[in-house]
Amino acid sequence: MAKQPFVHLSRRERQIMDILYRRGRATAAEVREAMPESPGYSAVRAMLRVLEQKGQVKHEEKGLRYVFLPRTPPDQAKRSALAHLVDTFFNGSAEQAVAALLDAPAAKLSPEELDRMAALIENARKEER
Amino acid sequence: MAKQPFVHLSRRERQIMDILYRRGRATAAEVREAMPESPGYSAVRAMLRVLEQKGQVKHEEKGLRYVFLPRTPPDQAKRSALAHLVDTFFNGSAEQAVAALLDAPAAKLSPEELDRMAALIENARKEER
DNA sequence: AGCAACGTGCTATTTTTTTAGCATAAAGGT
DNA sequence: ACCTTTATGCTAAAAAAATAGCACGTTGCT
Repeated sequence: MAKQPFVHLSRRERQIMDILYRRGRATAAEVREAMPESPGYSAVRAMLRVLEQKGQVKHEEKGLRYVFLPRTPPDQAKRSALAHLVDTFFNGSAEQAVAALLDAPAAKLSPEELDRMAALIENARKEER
Repeated sequence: MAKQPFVHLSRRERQIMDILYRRGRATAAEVREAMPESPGYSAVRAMLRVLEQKGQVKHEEKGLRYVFLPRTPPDQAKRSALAHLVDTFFNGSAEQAVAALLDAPAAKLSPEELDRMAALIENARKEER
């Protein structure tokens, strides 16, 4: 798998990508609304154009309007973001990351979620052998 | 706790912060080396100066040299980064994030780590009631 | 048909980021 | 003492990012 030369997005570009990953897809107007300190409409469109040109984003034509979406599939993006975060903040340790995840105040984990997590680990343990 | 108005760092600034979080502390020269497509030395110093001015970074004088370190404590930074990532890529679900963490190819989790994780969850489950 | 509302494409301009360069000071070797 | 090395501080310039504005096209009233 050819690793792309790691694009370094600008501040605004990153904001846009985050929004697109969060929502899956969005029109320029929706992106604009979701942006912190929303810039003007054409500013957003200009940036979407650049992102598209950089290969980060693609658009589909829904009727006449454009709907934008990330070009790298969510699954891959997730992994990549997670890996980067674990590397940056948790010294590469997934365990520590899980620990932080568990006692995050905002996590509000339901018992069911905890059960499922336990099952996930059980599973990983089996794979191990 | 007053939530800071969320600073939006530029591309290079974020790279620097990532490095500082990864290493804990570093001199300008060390930061420079660690940066992708390392810029010139004075460029790095200039950015560190700006970051310091923005309150993101502080420095200590080790002998004559400066050692730079993030101003927001690692623990808080971790949580915040994690929360943002979970929100952006996992629809706010810590469970999904854990799942992704577990089957990341690069995770290479040892049985011991898995054990400890299971314990963590056990623990969280107890807290719940 | 004419007009308003809303979308796109593109360009020019402003602002921010990023960079290099020079002046100066301390430390250490010779 | 003097030179070299390695810092820092600051400023100015180059490059990139962010924004606004205009021209134009489609849709859907009225």
